[in-house]
Amino acid sequence: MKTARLAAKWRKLAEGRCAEKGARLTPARLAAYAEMLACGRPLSAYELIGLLEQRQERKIAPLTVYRHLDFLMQTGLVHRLQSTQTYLPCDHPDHAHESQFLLCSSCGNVDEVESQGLETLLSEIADQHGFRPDNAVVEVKGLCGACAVSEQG
Amino acid sequence: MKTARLAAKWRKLAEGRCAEKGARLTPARLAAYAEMLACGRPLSAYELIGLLEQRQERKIAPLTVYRHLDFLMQTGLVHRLQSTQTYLPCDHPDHAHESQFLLCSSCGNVDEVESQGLETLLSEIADQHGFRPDNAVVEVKGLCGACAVSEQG
DNA sequence: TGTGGAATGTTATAACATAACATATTGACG
DNA sequence: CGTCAATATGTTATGTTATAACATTCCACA
Repeated sequence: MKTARLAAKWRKLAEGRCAEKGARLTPARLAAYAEMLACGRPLSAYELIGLLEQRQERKIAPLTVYRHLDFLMQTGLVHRLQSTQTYLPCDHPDHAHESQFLLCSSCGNVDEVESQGLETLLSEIADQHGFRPDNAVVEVKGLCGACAVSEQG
Repeated sequence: MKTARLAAKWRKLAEGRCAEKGARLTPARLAAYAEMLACGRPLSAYELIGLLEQRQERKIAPLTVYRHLDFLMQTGLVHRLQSTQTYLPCDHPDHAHESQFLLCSSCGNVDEVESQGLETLLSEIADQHGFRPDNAVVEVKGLCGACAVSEQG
């Protein structure tokens, strides 16, 4: 199977995270992950299917890719952006964490940030409402630095 | 057209918000809004279509309802929950605001909260990354008070 | 009362996601 | 090594969410 090249560093990290959980990082899963890393921007599931089909020169059923995505999300290697229904490799796959995202509506770039302060505050807010939080979706839309500059001048 | 009953208070608020913007709160739009208020929980667009069809005893095209939803969101009367792809009447339609949501994964109830502190913190985080925020999606999943109690005992 | 912009209707289709069931691969263990 | 059970993948079909393109109707205002 032809796969996108995957820097050894990322591969190691991915293998590590899977090993921790006794999860099997199969060639097909790795291929999907590699394709996402190679792409460098969030992909819709169907865009990913297209890329994989091109790479591997064969048809791939949507379900196949959705299963790979589910796996990669469970192992923490990939995030789903809820507001755009796209998928993005995690930027810090070396540790488990909650993430927040800054989505540039001009260039499409996404910045993954981790703010402990934000998580704490979210917990406090939940607590004030008698709510027991499990996980939080935080996706801020706006303009990244570069785009803000070029728009405004 | 048969429509769900809409408490005068809500109707006034809705009309007020539309008047502000020179937006026309037509019967069809009002009917969609009333149905959502009557329902009391987030609805998918297609659930809303079903309810409206039942109420009005005729077919309604998806596009029609999506247009109503777009309108209601633009006027601030309705929010979209990104993580569940559902729509919910705003709980504080008397003023423009950003909202955060607490979604109970057990009973499906959603609490809309406004935290100025959170918005400030999000701005600060964005700023640290040279990002100019426009709006933020904040959706916390977990258990509401009632469900947390009944699960745990 | 005519006219232009906003709203709605109609038909079709695109985009996102999962169900149900068959087959193949893997890895543990005798 | 063989076989069994569990996991992963393949195949086909379908369900769900959302929009495109274009025609028609409604309504405020001149």
